[in-house]
Amino acid sequence: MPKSAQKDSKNQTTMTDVARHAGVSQMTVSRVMRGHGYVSDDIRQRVMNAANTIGYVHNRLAGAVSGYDNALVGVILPTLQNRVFTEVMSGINETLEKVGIRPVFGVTEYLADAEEKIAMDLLKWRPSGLIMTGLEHSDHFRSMIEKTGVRTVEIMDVDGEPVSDCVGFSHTAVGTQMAQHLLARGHRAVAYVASLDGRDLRAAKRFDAFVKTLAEGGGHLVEHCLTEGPSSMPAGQQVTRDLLAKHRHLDAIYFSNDDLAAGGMLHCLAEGISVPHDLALAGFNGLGFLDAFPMRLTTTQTPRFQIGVEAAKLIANPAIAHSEPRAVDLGCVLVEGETT
Amino acid sequence: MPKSAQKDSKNQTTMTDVARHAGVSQMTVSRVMRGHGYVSDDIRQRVMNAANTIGYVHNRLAGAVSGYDNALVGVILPTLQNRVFTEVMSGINETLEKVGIRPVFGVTEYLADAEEKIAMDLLKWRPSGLIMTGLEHSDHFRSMIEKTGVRTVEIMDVDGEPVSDCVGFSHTAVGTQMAQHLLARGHRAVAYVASLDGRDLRAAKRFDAFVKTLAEGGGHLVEHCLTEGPSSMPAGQQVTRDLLAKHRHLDAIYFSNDDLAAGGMLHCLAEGISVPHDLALAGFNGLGFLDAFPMRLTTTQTPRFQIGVEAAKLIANPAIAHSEPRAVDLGCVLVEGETT
DNA sequence: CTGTTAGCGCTTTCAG
DNA sequence: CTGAAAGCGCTAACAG
Repeated sequence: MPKSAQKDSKNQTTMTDVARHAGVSQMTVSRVMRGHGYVSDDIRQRVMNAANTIGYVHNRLAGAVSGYDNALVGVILPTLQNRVFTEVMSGINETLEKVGIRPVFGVTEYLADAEEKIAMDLLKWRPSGLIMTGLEHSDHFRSMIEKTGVRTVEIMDVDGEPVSDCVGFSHTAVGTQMAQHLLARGHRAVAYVASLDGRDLRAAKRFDAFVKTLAEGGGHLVEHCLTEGPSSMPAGQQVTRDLLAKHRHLDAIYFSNDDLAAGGMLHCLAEGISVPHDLALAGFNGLGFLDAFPMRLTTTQTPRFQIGVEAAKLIANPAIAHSEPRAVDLGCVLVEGETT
Repeated sequence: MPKSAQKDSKNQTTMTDVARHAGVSQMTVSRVMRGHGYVSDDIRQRVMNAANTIGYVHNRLAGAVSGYDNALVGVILPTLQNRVFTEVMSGINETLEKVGIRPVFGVTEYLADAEEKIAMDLLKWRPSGLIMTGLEHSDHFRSMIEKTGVRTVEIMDVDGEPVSDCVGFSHTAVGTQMAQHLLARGHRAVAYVASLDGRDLRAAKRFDAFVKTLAEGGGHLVEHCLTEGPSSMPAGQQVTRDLLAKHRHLDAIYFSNDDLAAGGMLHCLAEGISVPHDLALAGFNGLGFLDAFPMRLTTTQTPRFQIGVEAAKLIANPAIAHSEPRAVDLGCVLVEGETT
């Protein structure tokens, strides 16, 4: 087989091939491909046709080798099984797409050490930025990040010390606010329910603030329980059943997210438990599916999509990218529903 | 500023820098970095230390330029707002991660022409494979794909002509099966509800087979309606309300997915409509959140995660990758719940 | 507006 | 087991 045969079962057509077909130089093809520099319309058209004819696709790797900006951004999320993060991802993706940047991504499944490994792996593709979740990172990781010099954006939280930029909201404020709300509605004996997200330090921040405020206001935490497996409606339903069986005097349950809370609500509906009279329920996130329920859940509306958008902007916009680090607090709103 | 300063705000440390620090040649560093070829443990350690010290991260772009396999796979999905696809994505991601391949991805939002554009864009990073949704692609697109020679895997469907490999199940079989089931349960007047996924040709295949089988069995389609916006519980609830108001004699509603069906179920629960006596409900996918509902929904269980796993395997495994194209039908199971 | 030259950082091939 | 040379496909810089 001649050595010119395709390597690696891949088409190896290059700009030089296109140039030959179009009767121009390789450099002209390069200019056409990336739409940069002056090329006459006539020649541009000829080059485009030649490329289409032989099936040439611009090779972005080659240019990126030279160290010029690579239109790839690393994105690390804890999971894809939670709408919260897929909405963030949508925000990131839509925003990056507009400027021709692609996300390359990794999922940690809430394992702390996975993040560092994934980040180092992502960096091998020289992304122009790295979007990761949360502000808590080991010193070693931080120093690696700084050595490589990638621009980073940490999302979902603003309570802490970001490596450089961060976009999110204060979980401490969320926990405080919800405790105040429950107290105002007269609820005192409250259980807190989290799931695997309990590994999530942001949920812990909400919890700490919540318990503190609750205690200060004369309430108390009846139980802090973690469900098996990831957050889900079935898990919320089960835990609600268990809590009610166990505690005679329970005023309210604060769930670490809406899926769990919705499961709790379904349990109450099915069992004829009067909400909020017999039991109050509160969630977190303000997910859209709640609108289908017969009762509006009290929850905290989080700006998920917007977090993705802002994070992507921070990385996509060179003007911002070379300025001082910034922390963007998008805030949250407590939505008073009918369940508290 | 000296010209050696970092270009583009990026660290420009190279293998040569590591080599100097470790007192070896650049080639040796290369061997250590990709764990290929013989290097003594002593030297390997020295190189690793040097790399860590100066913060060097292996640059995979550079090697990939030469046309050798690039550990990137393009993934194109219709949306991230549907659990079905995030579960597929999880399967893809987990499988690829094991062999050190990263997904680079794009979302079409169900726009047909977006797919081709995104695919061409993804190809610019010379992925070793392309995973896309559905079997319907324009001839132009097919020929471009063939010219570039990327290995493709089309997922979610097997009813049609794949470009090369495909992994999924038969939507025609699903529609037929559900019609048979409803007929067997005595339901005749059936409404069909789809959402934006109506743009999705797979839903259309289910619908066609469903209607055909229904008619053959003496049933009939009362109405075929499309909800506004993407599938969701609220949309399903609303459409159920509307359908019931409009049609006096409606035996059952077949929803194009579980979210819509769950919304319908919630409506019936809230309004005291007896299911399946007054109205039967059926969904599609068998999503986990259904377990939280007081009534088990009749639906078709689809192998979403597994589709992702198999698709990724087809691309990750070179042995498979260089063999003949294959169509993998993972099948589906109709789950008889309490709603029909 | 178009072409020429000189690398980018790495991997392959071929020597030792 | 380690090293030197050649070149991957492309782009910045500079000519014309």
